Amino acid sequence: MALADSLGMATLSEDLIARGLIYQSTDDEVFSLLDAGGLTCYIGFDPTADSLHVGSLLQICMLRRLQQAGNRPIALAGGATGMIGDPGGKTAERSLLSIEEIANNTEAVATQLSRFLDFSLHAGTSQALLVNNFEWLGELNLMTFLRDVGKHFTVNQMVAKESVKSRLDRAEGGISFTEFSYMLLQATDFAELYERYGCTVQLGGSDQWGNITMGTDYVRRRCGAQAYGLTSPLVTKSDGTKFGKSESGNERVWLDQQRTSPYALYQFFLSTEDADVTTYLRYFSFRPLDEIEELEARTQSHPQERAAQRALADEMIALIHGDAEVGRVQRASTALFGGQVTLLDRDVLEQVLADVPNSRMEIAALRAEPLLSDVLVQCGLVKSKSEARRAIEQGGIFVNDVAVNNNEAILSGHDLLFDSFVILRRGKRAYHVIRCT
RNA sequence: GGGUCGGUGCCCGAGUGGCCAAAGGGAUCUGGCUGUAAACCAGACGGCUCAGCCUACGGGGGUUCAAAUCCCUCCCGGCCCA
Repeated sequence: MALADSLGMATLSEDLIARGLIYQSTDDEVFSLLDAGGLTCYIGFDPTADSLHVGSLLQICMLRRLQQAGNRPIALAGGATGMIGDPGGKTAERSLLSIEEIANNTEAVATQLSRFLDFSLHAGTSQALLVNNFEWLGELNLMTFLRDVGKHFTVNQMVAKESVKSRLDRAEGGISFTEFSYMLLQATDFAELYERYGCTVQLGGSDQWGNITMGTDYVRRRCGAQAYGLTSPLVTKSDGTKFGKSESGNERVWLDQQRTSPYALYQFFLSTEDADVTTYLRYFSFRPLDEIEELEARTQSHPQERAAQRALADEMIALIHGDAEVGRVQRASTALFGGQVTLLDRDVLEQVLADVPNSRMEIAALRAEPLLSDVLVQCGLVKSKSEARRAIEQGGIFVNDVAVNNNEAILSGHDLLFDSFVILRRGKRAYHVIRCT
């Protein structure tokens, strides 16, 4: 932006590049256009679930950054493409979701996106838009599609795309015609968005490169306009495992607090490895780069403080769940990891309870002295009694911070803290609080 | 449609009548060391009323004292031919 220039600040593109957010672009002139502001850019999100997960966070942040620099972001909900399934990045054909599920998911995802972008009139020309491609793809007639869209593409170029080639080369699985068609639908989206909103830039993860270039080509052919594609790197972890899975349970980490509690999300970011944390700060944080560099230096000199991890976790909770949640999850985390849980006062425990997995139990049930192993299964800390037995034998189960080493151990009124709580823990950080009433 | 190869625990993958809850690897879990890190070391890793029993090697049926292993049939996938 010209204003930024005159103030000696980094331009949008300089910032994006310095953060490592740019993987490739169809034409570098897009950078100066973005810096000047006023471009309309889009990213598509397929509603495969009723919530986005941290895997989409980078793209969401991209739109936010573009908007902050004076461009207009369009979040495209793939109400139609989600019905087909993107073949990219997958090894096997995916099962189709029902129409109702898609509609449901699309709505949920749309609501979620609205928290990250400014959809209000105050945003002026950069007011964010949310559109659903079902609007134009849903009713698209097959003959029209084959004549008007299909004619612009050769199967030769489609087959050459990495997303398709990898599936063709596989010994098993193959690719259905349905998924094969996906890229044409995505290209259609781009052209539609150009015609409707003058959208000239599509962004996405680097796995979207093939789809995006199909789109820019198609916009040129169908609309005679110059369109650009820009990809960001895929978020990876230094140990080679997939970003976005919780440590325990190997479950996805969601942005919806019903699916992943703010506490769990906070723990997810807080436990980022040193080797990854500075990369993530650059990717996800909206702090200025010099602050991030300070945190990097801090990680180098005093890694045990985990200043970078804390900053990252705080900011992400504020961004995703709001400022009010930050204090809560911080308190819960310090309480549980800060030392002896049994020394906490009652108020703190009450607060912790709200943010940590918990369940209720009749006080009478506790007085009946249930087997600890049964309670562990009930509250989901272990999957089966065998697992409970094993965990106990291995010294991995703690009641109010004290390791239990007897399979036959029972819970009783003596285990209550403040006459109301029993704190169960598996391993180092899987907590479950039982509240007795 | 024909031929052929294959379908084993969360994944990959050995096993080809008993010694098989099934080698090995990965993932995961727990303990240790640490910084709620990584790496590393150790153990665990189908279920249960746990020195035993039950359920499992694509589904169903059969042969046998005994089947993941042999036979029949069905389903699914790869490859080749049409």
